[in-house]
Amino acid sequence: MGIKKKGSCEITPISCEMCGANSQNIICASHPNIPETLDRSKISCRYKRDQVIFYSDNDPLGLFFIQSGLVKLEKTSEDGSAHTLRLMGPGAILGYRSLFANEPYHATAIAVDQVELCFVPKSEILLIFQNHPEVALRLLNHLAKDLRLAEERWIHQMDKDASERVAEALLFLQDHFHSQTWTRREIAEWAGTTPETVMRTLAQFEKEALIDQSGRQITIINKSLLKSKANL
Amino acid sequence: MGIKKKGSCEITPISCEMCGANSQNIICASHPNIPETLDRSKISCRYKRDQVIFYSDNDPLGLFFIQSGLVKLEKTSEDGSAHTLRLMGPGAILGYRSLFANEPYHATAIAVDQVELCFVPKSEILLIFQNHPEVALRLLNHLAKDLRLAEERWIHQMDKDASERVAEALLFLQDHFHSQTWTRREIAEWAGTTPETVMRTLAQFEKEALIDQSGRQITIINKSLLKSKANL
DNA sequence: TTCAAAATATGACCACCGTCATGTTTTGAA
DNA sequence: TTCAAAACATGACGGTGGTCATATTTTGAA
Repeated sequence: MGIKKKGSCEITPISCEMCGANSQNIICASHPNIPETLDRSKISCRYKRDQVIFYSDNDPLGLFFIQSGLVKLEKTSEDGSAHTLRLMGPGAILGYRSLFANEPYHATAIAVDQVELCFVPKSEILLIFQNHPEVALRLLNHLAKDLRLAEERWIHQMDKDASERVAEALLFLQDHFHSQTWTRREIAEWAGTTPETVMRTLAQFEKEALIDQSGRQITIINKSLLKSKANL
Repeated sequence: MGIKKKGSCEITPISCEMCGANSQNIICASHPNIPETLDRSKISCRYKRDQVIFYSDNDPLGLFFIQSGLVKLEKTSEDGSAHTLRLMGPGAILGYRSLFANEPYHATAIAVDQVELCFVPKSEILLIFQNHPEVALRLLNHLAKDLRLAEERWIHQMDKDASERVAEALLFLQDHFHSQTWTRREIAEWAGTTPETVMRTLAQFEKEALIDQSGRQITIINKSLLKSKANL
């Protein structure tokens, strides 16, 4: 509708019906009426790699439903170092923590590759809550799992040494987002270290025949041994 | 009723009405009917310092409502180092993340000092959800804030150096739980470092006239300067 | 009151890894 | 195709802070 998202390119939305199973999210999946409702209020946007979807400190105006592509939620600390808090793919809901906390975004959402998503204004979301109370329970469940994931990664990044974290990052990124090729910097920001340390660790892993590097492409050769390197 | 909590001492519950404003939680505060309902199903327990309220990996059977005392949620990693994820005082709800995620506890809840709480079985909580849908929204709001807090502390512990984290810990523990005196180990587990580093940092802070130490008692002398040490 | 266990305190050591510098390769836009 | 910018790669250096050892003080239960 009238809402202009900075840096994005508004595109003609496809109907929720056509959105397909792989981008089906927990809100739309809650009740067949919901996609119909959203069709009337949503706008669709396309983002290119590295474009910002929303900025830290801004106020949430609604929810984003990722249709295709990957989005990273990035938090930059005072000294300038960036950390990837969460990664979200098709079917994920973006911006819901801030919306339900009634807080400004505390991190910046950035497109990792080409992203297509639709945006639904807050008012419409609240309507859904009124008509479908079970949606709140589903979101509660989802948010509770996100909190566990955050606390687990937190502890891992505190206690594991850099090579263990890089091994863990490789396995995670491979398992969940295998279609993507990641830069050393992106791996570092996920693993909580520096690009230099990632490179040195990758070189070491290659020497030990755990992985194979050809350019930016990393292939895991010995998954079980890499797991043991990660202490998993 | 018949539920026996290991290590706890079941006591005769006081009525929710008498529980008082300082232990009023977001569920009880949602609707006047709720405390009445809980009165019929809750059991009350008392724990002494260092007693475990629930163990990591166990399944949640209900919710704990803290009436008095402090509880820490502690996660121990493979190598044995312990981290305090969250601290909860009177009015806080304990064990709700796991309950709503439908997961086992991923951390252990330990009484920091003498704790009195009441336990309400899951079935009763679900009944409340049915009768009062707005409770789910309140919990959603609370959980969303918890996730921000976790992610913020995560980033701080990654990026700040040890003395900054100790300064931040002192200020936080003072602000939120001033009645408690903390051991060096407890401060370390909150700040994400070791008791030795906490001691060295405290000695340094005392030399700089930021704090005063007499035994286990720490008094903040120069709060604003301590804040700048914490980079806040 | 006694006394062992826990907490506090401090010094010495050194490994990990972040930082900086330098050079090479790759990428992607003009 | 060209070329500058970004990413990759590797070496050298040094500081932070974890670990261990040891001694002292405090705590709390018998």
